[in-house]
Amino acid sequence: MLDKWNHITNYIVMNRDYTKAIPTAWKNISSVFTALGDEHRQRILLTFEPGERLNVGQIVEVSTLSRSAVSHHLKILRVAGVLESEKIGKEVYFWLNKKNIKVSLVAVMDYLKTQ
Amino acid sequence: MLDKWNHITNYIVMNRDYTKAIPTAWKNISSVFTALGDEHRQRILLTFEPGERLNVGQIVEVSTLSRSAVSHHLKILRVAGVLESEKIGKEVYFWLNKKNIKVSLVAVMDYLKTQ
DNA sequence: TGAATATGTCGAAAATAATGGTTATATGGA
DNA sequence: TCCATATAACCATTATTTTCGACATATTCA
Repeated sequence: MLDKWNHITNYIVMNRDYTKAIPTAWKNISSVFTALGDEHRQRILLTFEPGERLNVGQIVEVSTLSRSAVSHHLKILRVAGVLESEKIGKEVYFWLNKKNIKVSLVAVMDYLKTQ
Repeated sequence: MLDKWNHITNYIVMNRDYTKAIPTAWKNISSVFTALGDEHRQRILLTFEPGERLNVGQIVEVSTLSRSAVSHHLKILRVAGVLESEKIGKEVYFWLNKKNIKVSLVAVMDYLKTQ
């Protein structure tokens, strides 16, 4: 496994720790890609109109999934940093975490530029 | 399911068919995100040095997975349009499909801009 | 306080994905 | 042609994810 990465050890010395730095960075953003890779979760994301905040009930209403399934996907999206949420009274409102999604996309963009 | 999308019907008239157009576009790119969301596949992608082409044997060598598992993931990456491949002699060489990855990332970027 | 509502969590079943061994196919060379 | 090598395809097993219903928690209101 490591032979292929030997050249990278030099990069460590040269302050380019690809073996650790980049995989760690990727690990942070990989959950974003996992989150975006599921069709149900895409549907949920596309439900949001510009600037809109939706509570769980509203999302369930437009979904074909059960409430607990929606709740499950919302959690994945929230933990991945794709959505943010805030509880107001009895309801929990969700909205797109645009900044964080962008960070992940840009990270891969930048990686592609070095390729 | 459709109530929430009623406002969108207007967009169809207004030439912005979100109910179909965007989900279809997303479907095309969703496989890219699914592909990038798996750690083994990320490892495979990170193995490529700038401009490098690797055959299956080389990728298996640096992987902890079996040959057939690697082959499976390479197929997912190829079908998703993340990798391209070409058979030269007995070997099949793979390389990053930078252009196509970028298309998917830009599509989501553009969607975020409207949000 | 008690009822109603909104949401989250748990546990088990169902669906899906990943894995590795084996087999099949294709290529190149003796 | 025959053999070795590289890779893909197939298949069965295992692991993970998704799903739903039931229960738990939190909040509001009467």
